[in-house]
Amino acid sequence: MTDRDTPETTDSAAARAFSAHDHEACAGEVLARAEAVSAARGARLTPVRRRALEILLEAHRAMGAYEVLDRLSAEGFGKQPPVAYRALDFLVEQGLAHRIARLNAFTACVHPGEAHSAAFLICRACHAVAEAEADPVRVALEAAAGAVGFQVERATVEALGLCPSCREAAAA
Amino acid sequence: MTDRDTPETTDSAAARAFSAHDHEACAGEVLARAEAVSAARGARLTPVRRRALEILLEAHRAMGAYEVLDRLSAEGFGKQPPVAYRALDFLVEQGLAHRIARLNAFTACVHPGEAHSAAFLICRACHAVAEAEADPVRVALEAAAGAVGFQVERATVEALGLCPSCREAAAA
DNA sequence: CCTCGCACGTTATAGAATAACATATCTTGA
DNA sequence: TCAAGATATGTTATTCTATAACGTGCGAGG
Ligand SMILES: [Zn+2]
Ligand SMILES: [Zn+2]
Ligand SMILES: [Zn+2]
Ligand SMILES: [Zn+2]
Repeated sequence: MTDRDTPETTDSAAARAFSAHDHEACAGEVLARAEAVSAARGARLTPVRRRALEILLEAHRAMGAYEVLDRLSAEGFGKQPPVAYRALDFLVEQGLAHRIARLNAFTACVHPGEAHSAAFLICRACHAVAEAEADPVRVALEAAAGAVGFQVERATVEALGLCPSCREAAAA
Repeated sequence: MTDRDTPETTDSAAARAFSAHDHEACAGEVLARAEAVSAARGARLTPVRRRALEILLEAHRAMGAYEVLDRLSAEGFGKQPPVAYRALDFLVEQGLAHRIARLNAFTACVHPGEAHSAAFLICRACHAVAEAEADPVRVALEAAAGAVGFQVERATVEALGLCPSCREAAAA
């Protein structure tokens, strides 16, 4: 698998979170990418960190730090909060995971290594979290900010609502 | 003072947070509007709630619930967290204040009563918080969401960066 | 081999938010 | 006017989230 191909992967990433798909393969690909990115960068994806990422990758949703901690400690890693927070902070710094401010929780990045400003779509019914393409959103935000002389460095864009399946279910 | 005039107030609201202005008058106007909106709606802006709003209106920044609580309790109101959280929750429900997810904090709405989707511009240096016009941002976000069948109900849009003054100071 | 840097683990504490219950006040209709 | 219900305020206790501070082990470079 080469490095900078299959842009199709990126384009469909958001949609996949809301539809049935071979998630085992999905998670496997992301993990492989994350490893490649880490290696290329000299960042050490140690056992706890890697396991934390795998846990986040189990589903397209966000997990609280303590939820991750419970999983890690059940597998022989440390039992105290800093264990989880350090692993998660590493993943966020490396762009392998994102923090969802609204939820005080974390979710695996679905296309690590690619520069992207993300917007998160959070289903209030099934709690699925999708990472949508946010470049146009970012542009609009920077325009609004620029109009008052504000320089945007980091943006938090999170939408709460209904995913396609839950929307359909609600309509029924 | 009539109700639906001076659209100029709205337009300059975001900019004001980042520039010198007669803030006493600024806060007074917002408070008056908040009272009018509450009255029109039959919502009870009781003493604690009103005082909480006044405290938030003291500056264009966000305050944590416990910071508000300290101020309230020093003035004879209750000393326990629910006192602050309940007042703040009321203000948020009524659209008189907003919660800033990134900061776990609250800020007064600068144009209560007017329907608006807000984006917040948070200066990482002086901690000023401005409420910018976010309709174009909202449109872009809904487009991105719609592309994958997601229906946006509420959006959190927060930018971290430098306000004009701090940007200038940093460049020096 | 030494040691410096980094990761990992711990204990302890800080910070943010809510559950559950008691009391008071306001509203409303008999 | 007064009883009943709804709303608001206050309390105690607990839960959830996050970080500070410190000690230990290990691997790379001298
Ligand atoms: Zn998947
Ligand atoms: Zn859903
Ligand atoms: Zn002002
Ligand atoms: Zn500033």
